Amino acid sequence: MAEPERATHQGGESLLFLTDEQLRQGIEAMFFAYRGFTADPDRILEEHDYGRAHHRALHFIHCAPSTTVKNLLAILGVTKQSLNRVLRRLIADGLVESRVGRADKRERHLHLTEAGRALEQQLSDAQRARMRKAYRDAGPEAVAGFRTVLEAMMDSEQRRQYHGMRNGRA
Amino acid sequence: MAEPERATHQGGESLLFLTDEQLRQGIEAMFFAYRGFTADPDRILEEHDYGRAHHRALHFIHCAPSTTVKNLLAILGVTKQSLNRVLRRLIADGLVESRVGRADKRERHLHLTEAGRALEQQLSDAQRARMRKAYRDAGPEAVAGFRTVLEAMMDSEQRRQYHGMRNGRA
DNA sequence: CTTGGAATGTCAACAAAGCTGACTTAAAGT
DNA sequence: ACTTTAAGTCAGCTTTGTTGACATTCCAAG
Repeated sequence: MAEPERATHQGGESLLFLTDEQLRQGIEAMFFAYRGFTADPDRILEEHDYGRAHHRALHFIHCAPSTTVKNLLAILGVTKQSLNRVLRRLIADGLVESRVGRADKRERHLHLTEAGRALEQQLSDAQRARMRKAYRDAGPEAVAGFRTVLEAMMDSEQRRQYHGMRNGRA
Repeated sequence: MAEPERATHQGGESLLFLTDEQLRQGIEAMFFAYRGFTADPDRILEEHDYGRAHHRALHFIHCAPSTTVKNLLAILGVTKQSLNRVLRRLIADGLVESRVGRADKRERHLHLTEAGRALEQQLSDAQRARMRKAYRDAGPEAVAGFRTVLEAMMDSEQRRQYHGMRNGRA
């Protein structure tokens, strides 16, 4: 039912024939899937008058507690001024706490408050629910392939951040 | 090397154990991959002082030539005021042509000009190059899985558009 | 110790691209 | 004749990106 590409010798990974049309399908699939991927959290965010930028900040502060602003900037790939606006609002609303660094007082270490953790949970529950459903519908082998292709699609710096996130210190 | 999830009985597709952490990894992979996915065209667009909105318009006009404005609105999921701003500029710059419908003169049918086709090619070449590399690195089975999961991640309306795009008339 | 530069973060102003609402024009449908 | 539909326009707002200017802090060279 899928039949998304053809190999000259099936399984041969270097002799893979990929027509422009097949690649275009992949591009559109990515476009539509990403829309689905963000749809559920977007609905929740709208109720609170937040945007995707706030979601991303909450997500990564949750995953790397006590991270600095500089660090977050590197992960999100935006300017610090842009991030600051989002952060200021989250702090004003009592979702994020900014603590002056002990070792280096220039740094601000970011933490979620109880309310912040609650919203982050709510958002990521919604997103995980869709992810879980997609994974279940697709099956384990498909998931493995999905992850492999996604990783190959990142560029090396992003891949570094992606792995750094999961293992070592932020 | 991947080991992205675990099944209680391997291969069993309804009894799939998915921890929050595993799903979070999927979410982040999607985030970083989408960034990679748009990075190359973004660079080209910047030179021409266009944004992603212009890219999307060019892409879908290319794929569904002679599509109407209404149709494009449905695909892109934005308001006509927003699309119109983008379209007006593309027409003024001579990349897109708007022809009054023959059967229904209220409709405007959109076509790429020679220059429009050229830029669309340039953009999609860049995006396809990354896609092709990711597909090659990952191998055919991974690609099949990738496509399966992406499709499962769309919601039904998007999936309908996605398939409608490829087969029937727009 | 002082001082000058680098690092970190904040504030102000601006641009792109989304949104809503109100309106016009032209063509179709009934 | 009246209503509906397709497209376009104008005005104004929001989110989220940008650059420029600035304050604070740290550190290392003199």
